[in-house]
Amino acid sequence: MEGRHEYKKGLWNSQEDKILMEYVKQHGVGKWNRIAKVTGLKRCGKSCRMRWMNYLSPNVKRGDFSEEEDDLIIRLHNLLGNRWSLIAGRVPGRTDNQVKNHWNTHLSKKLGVNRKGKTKVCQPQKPPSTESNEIASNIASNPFKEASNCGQEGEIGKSLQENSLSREDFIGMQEIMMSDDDFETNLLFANNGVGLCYPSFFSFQDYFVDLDDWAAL
DNA sequence: AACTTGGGCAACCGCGTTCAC
DNA sequence: GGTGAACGCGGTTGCCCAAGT
Repeated sequence: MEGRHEYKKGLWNSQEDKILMEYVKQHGVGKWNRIAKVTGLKRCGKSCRMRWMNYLSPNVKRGDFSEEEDDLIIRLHNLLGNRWSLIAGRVPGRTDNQVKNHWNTHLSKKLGVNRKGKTKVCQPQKPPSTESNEIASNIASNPFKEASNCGQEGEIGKSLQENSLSREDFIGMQEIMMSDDDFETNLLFANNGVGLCYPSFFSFQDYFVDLDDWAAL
């Protein structure tokens, strides 16, 4: 559909912004591909959506990131990796694009993180093994039953402590993951409700922490 | 003053998922 | 259930501008 049109690319000008804002004011967000037809704006739907979501929306906060925001992003990135939309969802007023750019240009340097590197919660790490694949398979088939058997007790608690994460952060993490449809691939809970298993995003490396022990940290 | 370089960020692209028919 | 359109996400690109030479 969009291939039939001559859509403009590159930076938006104030006139285009005005047209888009007027459209959203009248029709609300969504139906982005109708904008070109309705307004004559020579922008594809994806470009309109991106411009609104990342710049024009009144919910978008402009300006520098605060220390608190930096701290929150660093913690969330430790927990979630490059899942920018999930992270941005926990940083009021910031978009996934803003968070991603801020991480890549400021925070990764500040922390000495290789851009290509994948941040993981737990150290030390072990290479994937047949055993861990088996665990992964078991978790996938019955996460709540198998999670309590899957890891190295205390490692995640140690790691969270090293990352200056509090028990409240952990509870927050639980909330984040529970609200994410595929949470079970990232964070799993033992069936007794007091344990945690964390298979990393990139290879199954499994850790377990007893929350009662951790509470004493 | 002219040119080069590098950082920052807006925007694009490709792909996976969801939705409507 | 199949298909195409729309949407959403994360990686990448490329433009702009300030700092350095």
